[in-house]
Order: sequence, then structure tokens, then C-alpha cells
Amino acid sequence: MKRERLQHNFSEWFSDILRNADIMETRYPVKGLFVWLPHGLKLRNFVFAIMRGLLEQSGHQEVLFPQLIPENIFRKEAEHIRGFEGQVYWVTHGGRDKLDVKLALRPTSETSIYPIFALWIRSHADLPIKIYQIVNIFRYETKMTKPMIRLREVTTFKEAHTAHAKSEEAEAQVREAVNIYKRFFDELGVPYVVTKRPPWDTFAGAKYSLAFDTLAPDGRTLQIGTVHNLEQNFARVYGLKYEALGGKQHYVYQTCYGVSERVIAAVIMAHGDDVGLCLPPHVAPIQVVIVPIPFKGREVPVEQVATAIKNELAAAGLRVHLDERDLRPGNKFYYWERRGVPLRLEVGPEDVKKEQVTAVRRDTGEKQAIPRGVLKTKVKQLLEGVTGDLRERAWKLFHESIKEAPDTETIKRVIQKRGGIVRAPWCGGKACGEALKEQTGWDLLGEEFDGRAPAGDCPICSKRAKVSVLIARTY
RNA sequence: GGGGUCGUGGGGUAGCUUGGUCUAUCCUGUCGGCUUUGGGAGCCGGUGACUCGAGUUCGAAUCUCGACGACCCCA
Repeated sequence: MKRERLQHNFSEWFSDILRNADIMETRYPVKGLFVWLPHGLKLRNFVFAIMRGLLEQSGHQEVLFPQLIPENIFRKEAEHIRGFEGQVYWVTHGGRDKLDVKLALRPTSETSIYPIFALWIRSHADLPIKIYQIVNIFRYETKMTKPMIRLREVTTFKEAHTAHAKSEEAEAQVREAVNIYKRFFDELGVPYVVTKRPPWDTFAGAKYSLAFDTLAPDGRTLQIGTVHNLEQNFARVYGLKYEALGGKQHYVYQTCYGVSERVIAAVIMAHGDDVGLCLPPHVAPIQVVIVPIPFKGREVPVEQVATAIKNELAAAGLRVHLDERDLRPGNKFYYWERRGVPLRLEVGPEDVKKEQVTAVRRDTGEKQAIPRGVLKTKVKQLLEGVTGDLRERAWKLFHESIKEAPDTETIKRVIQKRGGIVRAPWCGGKACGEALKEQTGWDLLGEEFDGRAPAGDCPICSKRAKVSVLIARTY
């Protein structure tokens, strides 16, 4: 359906959706903190259930670490601190007493988890360790905050941390993480590019960082996932050593990777339209809504039929809701469309007479009659269809927003004009990267990961390009 | 990092320039009633607001300062 308002007035569209679809209450009186409403929280939980499933399948174990980190431990990794110092909330008092050692509200959990890893890791047999947790983190943002996108309390931060005996194993883990995230975003129908972040944008304390970016309707990219190879940086600081077969001590190699509630913003942006939310069936809190259409004076048992249909679909494992409110049907149609329910079933006197149900897809508005006998099968089919079509449409739009550009002027102009992502040739040098950023005025996402061979020369130094670089206006 | 705009019921707004019948307008929502129901029904009745603090003044939604919050632009 139409996506005009969404593209031209994205900010407004997004905040309207949060309210109209009961996703979030945005009026909490502290900057950058927001309240998850029941419908939004269900959506969040279904989204992260997919993530849990993928992580468990690949041998990750869920843990839960404390939220407070003592200052002295937090400050051990110098580079890490430099990256986060300005954004940390500190707990300085306990009741009326000033604390001797301040406590950091975790902005991320490396410094909380790794000292404990040091206690757990004794021998090569203890490795690898692959754990994850889904927690809240705090970052003191000074920029304009935005629900789900730029927060002072990120309420939903999935972070995984691994430790390995060998460097190659850490490299392999990075690959695994990338694949997990690809499957995650694919399941949600959220399109992405993967890049290796430039040196100045690498996670504080990492050897290198990979990142997933998607595109908001206003043409800016949104980072929705990161994967870091920490090598031995943290291991050396926190003393993560194991005894190898020969009896020698070695530092471990580590990786970490994270995804936050930004992914939910990405789902909303990828599939929504001017009417409102449009949710992929896998994560929709309600997958099918039934709207009965009664007529006074007609001797037709619309309500009974609607209830029977509801029970039938619920028994088939679908999340189904029967809307029995005393409102006119049209009102209910708009109500559920705004909330993104993927499929609506109408049951009226005509349907009852013909032993059928009228089905309407949220994404296309397409309407069709389904005979009662094949209802279960057909509804599941339709939902599968919605899932596939949403994913396809989102990727199509995304691909159309990626342009090739050979020189800085074109890069600058293309992004200025329509946003999106520009792919350009790059020698890979840091100085040229910085010059590209400087001269175009836009941000370097980084070197395209697993990208195809670039055509042409680096626009800065004119040497033969080694890689493709992706450039965009970022959130 | 720098600059700008703004804050009135649950949401959207009028009023502010020139302080005073502002007992604060309209739309929407919401609650009760009647009537209705294949795309946001109608009528009647009710509900509900000047962000907070300090100041100027006989008098502040309106003027001044501050805090908090929201939004936009540039780097």
C-alpha cells in the first residue's frame, strides 16, 4: 500500500505509529526513556524469541550478569573507556552514603562479564565459551533521542560473548555470528548490508567490527547489528588465560556481537505504510483478527460462526482474536489495520449463507472468499504469502536505494538528493577513507563484507580499488 | 559540537503581538443513553487542559528568567 507520508514525513509517521498501534508510551518524563505498551512488548518478545532460538540452536547459553560495574574494573581497558567515558551513568550513592567505589550502569557488558570469564577459564577444555544475555543498558546520549533508535536506556540489548583457544576459531565465530544475524533479519524481512567498519568507527577495544545497516524511509541508514573480533585485547587486560595441552598458558581470543530494539524499529519501517503498522506474521502479536458483521433482524448466527472459526484457528496454533466490540465494522477494520494485523477475516450473513469467510490481507488489501472447509489450510497459506511478499517488497525497495558512484562529487550529490546508500571503489587506505568522508560530507559505513570486486579506481588516490566502500547518511 | 523553534484536556488545535467578561475555542477520543452495523454512523448528555518553578503586576495561558521536555537545521 501507499508509503507517501512515511517517506516524506518519516519522523511524524513513526511517532504516530507508536501511539496508534499501542507500541510505546513516549511521554515518560526523562529524556530518552520510554514505556513499552502491551502490544509493543508482545511484538518485542516475539522478535527476540527468534533470536533466542537461533542462538540456542548454535550452542549459545543464556546468562544474566549484574547491571552495575565497579569503576576500577570498568576502567581497566583503556581504549574501551575512551570509547564510552562520556556516555556512562554513575551510581555514586547508596542511600545516604557516598560510595567509595563508584558503580557504572553498564553501557555494554564486556567489563562486567570478562573478569568472571577469568574465573571460569582454566584449561583448553573450558573453551569455547559462548554465552548471551538480553538486558538493558544505559548510555547518556546528548543528541536528540528517539524511541527504539537513540535511547538513554536501551531496554533490549542482546549481547553475545565468546572465548576461544585459537585466533582462527574467533574468526570462524565472527562468521557464525554474521550468519545468525542474516537469518534473523531475513526471518523479519528486514533488508541489510554488511560492512567492515572503518578504523575510527571500530568498537572500542576491538580488532575490527562488522556491522549490519538497514535503511530508514527518510534515506538514512540505521545500524541494526554489530559483530566484533576482540582478538586478545580484553583477554590480556582481564587475564583470560587457559592451559593448553603442553602445559603452557595462553590468552584466549574473543568475539562479541549485539543487536538491540532498533531491530524492532527496522521491522516497523520496513513494512509499514500510510495506514500504519504492518507486521510480518511470525512476530505479529495477533496474526488473524475476526470481525463479525451482524445484521439486526436477520436470522443468521453470525456470532456463533465467528466463535467457531476462532476456536478452529486457535486450535491450529494461530494467534487469533475475535473482535466482539459494539462498533461498526468499518471502524474495526481501520483499528486492526493500524495495529498491523496481517490478516482479517470477515464473517457476515452472506458468508454464513455461502459457508465461507471473507479474508483481507493487510499488506495488499486483497480480498477473497475462503470456503469453510479449507479455512485452516488457506489461512496458513495466506500468512505465508504475506511473509514472503513483505520480505520481497522490502528488499526490492532496498536494492533500488543502493547506487554506484565513481567519484566524490557524484557520491555527494546522489546522497544529497535521495539519501540511500552509495557504493564506491576504494583502495582501502585509512587516509583515503577519511578523505572520502571529508570530501563527500557523508559517513562511511565501511568496506562491503563479502562484496563483489570493485570496478574502477579509488576516487582519492586514483590507485586501483581493492574493495567497495559503502557511504550513506547515517542515524 | 553549533544554531533555531516550541510546550494549552488522552491526541490535534484557537487564543498570546496590544495582560483583564478565558467561566479558555473547535475537531477527535473517552463515558452514559437511544438508534445503528459488508469501510472511520447519527442525535442527546457528560468528561477532560494553560509543563514546572521564580519574578513583574491590582491582575499572567499571554511579559521576563530558570529548569525539565519536545522538535528542526547545520557540522
